[in-house]
Amino acid sequence: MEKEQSASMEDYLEAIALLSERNNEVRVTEISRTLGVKKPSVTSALTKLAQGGLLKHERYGQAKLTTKGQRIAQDVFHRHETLRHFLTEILKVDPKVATNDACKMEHTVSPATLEKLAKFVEFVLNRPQGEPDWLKNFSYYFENDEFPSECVTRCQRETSQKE
Amino acid sequence: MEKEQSASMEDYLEAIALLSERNNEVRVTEISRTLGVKKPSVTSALTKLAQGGLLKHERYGQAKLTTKGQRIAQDVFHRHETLRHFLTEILKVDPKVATNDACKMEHTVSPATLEKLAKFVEFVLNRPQGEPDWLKNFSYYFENDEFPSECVTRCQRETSQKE
DNA sequence: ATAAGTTGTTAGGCTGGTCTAACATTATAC
DNA sequence: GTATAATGTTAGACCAGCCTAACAACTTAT
Repeated sequence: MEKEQSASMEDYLEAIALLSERNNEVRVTEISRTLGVKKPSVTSALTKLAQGGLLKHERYGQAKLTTKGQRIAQDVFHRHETLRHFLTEILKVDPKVATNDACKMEHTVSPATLEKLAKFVEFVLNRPQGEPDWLKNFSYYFENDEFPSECVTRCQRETSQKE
Repeated sequence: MEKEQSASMEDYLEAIALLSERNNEVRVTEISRTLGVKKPSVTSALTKLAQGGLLKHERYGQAKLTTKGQRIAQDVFHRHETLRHFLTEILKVDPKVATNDACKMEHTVSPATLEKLAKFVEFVLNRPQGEPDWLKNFSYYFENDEFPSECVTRCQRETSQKE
């Protein structure tokens, strides 16, 4: 029974949640700056979200998420963070790029995939032995396009096909 | 100097490339079926893509990608496959879900992330020792929310915090 | 070779999300 | 307390991408 939100509306909700967390004052201008859209766009988005029961917005006044709105914003943010975390911690993608990508992918990733992703990060980083060696080897592999030497010498037969 | 394509246009290009590969005949009706849009939408998309120099399309006739169009379609498909591959082979996401997610994420993933992703799959699956054990452990972890017993017994101290 | 069916196009409408220009309201400064 | 600046809203345009309804062109069967 959950009204699906568009990518754009999800962005507004997320931004509002973020701003209200650290400013406690959510102003049109700030949302506008945050999302890189003009103020009239914000006003119309707020109106729409208010109609959907996701926030309260009094003319010339503040915007405040309802419980429902907050829940959705949380959810979006959770997707964002899961993706970002995976990208930075596992793939070692540049933080800025990762944040950027997360911002876009957060709107399209399915719940099933997201869950797997979250568990995967958890699995890799929180296991009893700590961050596994192979993850460090990945960075080497990425740079040099071959497995690090300890790894190669152990299984020379299979890898030495380039000589 | 590369004209950025919208997600929608990328989908058209990808579908056309796919169809022309196995049918050698690309008809409006088929594109329509493939993408789940009505025929007039296809016609207008074709017109637009033709104007952009990405395909040739004669009235009531065939659509054929230009070299440029083919290159873009290839690129989209490559993104799609990289994502799908990662989702199915590493995360063990259900194939249908994976394909679906890939279809949407392919339009938003950055080149940097995509490269990392591709290399990661390659790194994990093509290493000299073959598919690593930890990947099997991940499935177990996902199902049971704890590390498999061989793993736990080795480092009991850290994990037994739930008793 | 013409009628029937299939395929493709045109015309025009709708929606979501953006923008600019102009106006309204609130806040600040003096 | 009024002028000025900052902030927010309204009105209206635009664009992409989809749709339906109606029409046009091709294909096929007889």
